Amino acid sequence: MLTQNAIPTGFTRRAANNLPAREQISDCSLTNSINLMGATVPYSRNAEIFGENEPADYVYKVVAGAVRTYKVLADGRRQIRAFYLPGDVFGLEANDTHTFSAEAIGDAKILVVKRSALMALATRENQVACELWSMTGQELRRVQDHILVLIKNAKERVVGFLLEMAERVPSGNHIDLPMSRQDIGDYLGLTMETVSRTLADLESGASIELASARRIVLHDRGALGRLNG
Amino acid sequence: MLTQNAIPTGFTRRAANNLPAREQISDCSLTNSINLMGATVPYSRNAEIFGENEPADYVYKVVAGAVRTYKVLADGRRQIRAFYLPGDVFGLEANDTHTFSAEAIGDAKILVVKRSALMALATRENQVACELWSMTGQELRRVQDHILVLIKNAKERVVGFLLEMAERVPSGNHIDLPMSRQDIGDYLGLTMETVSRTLADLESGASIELASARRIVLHDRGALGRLNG
DNA sequence: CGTACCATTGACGACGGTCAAAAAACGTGG
DNA sequence: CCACGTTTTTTGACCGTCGTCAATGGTACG
Repeated sequence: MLTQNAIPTGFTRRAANNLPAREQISDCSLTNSINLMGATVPYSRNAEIFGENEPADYVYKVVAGAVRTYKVLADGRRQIRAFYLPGDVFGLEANDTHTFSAEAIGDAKILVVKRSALMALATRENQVACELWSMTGQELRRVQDHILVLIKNAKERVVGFLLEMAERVPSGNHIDLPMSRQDIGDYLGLTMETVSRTLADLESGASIELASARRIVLHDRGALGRLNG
Repeated sequence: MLTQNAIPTGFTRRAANNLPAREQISDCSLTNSINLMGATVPYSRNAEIFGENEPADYVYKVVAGAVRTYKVLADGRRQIRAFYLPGDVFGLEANDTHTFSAEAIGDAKILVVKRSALMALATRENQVACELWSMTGQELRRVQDHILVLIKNAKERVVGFLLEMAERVPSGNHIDLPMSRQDIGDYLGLTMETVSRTLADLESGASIELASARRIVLHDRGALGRLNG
């Protein structure tokens, strides 16, 4: 859980200097701006990217690998908020402080952008301000959908998770999960034992096949969809 | 669940005409703008304010009464997303469509503002755009806190709810709940029987007192805080 | 005063958590 | 490439919490 990768010395200045002048920006979309303004930083497995209550000085975009954001309750229970995959932006806060922590799940490459640079751009470009808002709105929807998951039973939760992952990483009929059973459990509000048992149950029902622990083949999406409540 | 109050004829035009010229706005805060630009509409008990998937043409602010926003799952289960009390703004979407439905819990008065007017104002006033974003950010935090509640046990959920309500309506040591046990259950992901039993349990532990079904006196906030996990 | 609606209480069972152990997968170094 | 230790996953047995179904009690409102 400790920070294994610090932001490289001089990164801050470099990122600020990379801020393009207005006329350099051909497409003013937020995604493009982030790509232009950022520096790619490698994080190793389980490295902390930022912690809860830290100032939200940077915005992040997954280049390679996967990231989990989470909160830890007083008694040690961990609630995973979201998994971010390549192309996803995370750590963007409407206020100045992070409301959760973020870690690399496996080794990962993360594009890091100074938030102040984005904000400055948003002040000049209405389009960017609008996209920042929209992005927070997207995040809001994701979290709201997540709430829906948490009122379902174990089977529905696991199926919902599988379908969500299948949609986010369209790689034919199988999913390669970057995260452990424990991670999935903490995301779904279940124990890892229940996740494991539910997957075994789905396999015995011929809906899926556990090719390996981390590779799941979806055999019957229709049946899965029906199980999804 | 049917709409018992339609938005009065001519409301749309009136709201648009109320849009003040830039120099008329003394304090450009969003709250102020909403108050100036809106029209107050009465809704009766259980009246639908807007429905899921409807276009989000208006933004709402509770003047009197209380509002619940919710989703209904395919099998009829209802998930209440939030309760809104006087002063709270709801129905603000970053995108164009409502992601849930909203109903008045009891008779209520709601300030209704055209979203397009707000958006136009935001385009001219950076401050307003920033506040719109910040408001969605607030909502995001509320929903994230709600997720934390849903991984706790029944007692912790009910206690959390009581403390949240006590904080939002600071009226000494008691809470007057506008909503039914069923509403609370659907908000906490519990049945109304479990809510009722948990409240009875807390009362027998002398932490609270059920003065009436809807009025709850908090006797020992320290003990409640400890129960909150 | 009667009729809904809402809240409470009880009995019982299922689902998922807990604890423990075995099995499988993974990485490392010989 | 194999042997070994570690981590992850699976499986089993048992139990507690909360949901379900049903009956009773309370409250508000016409």
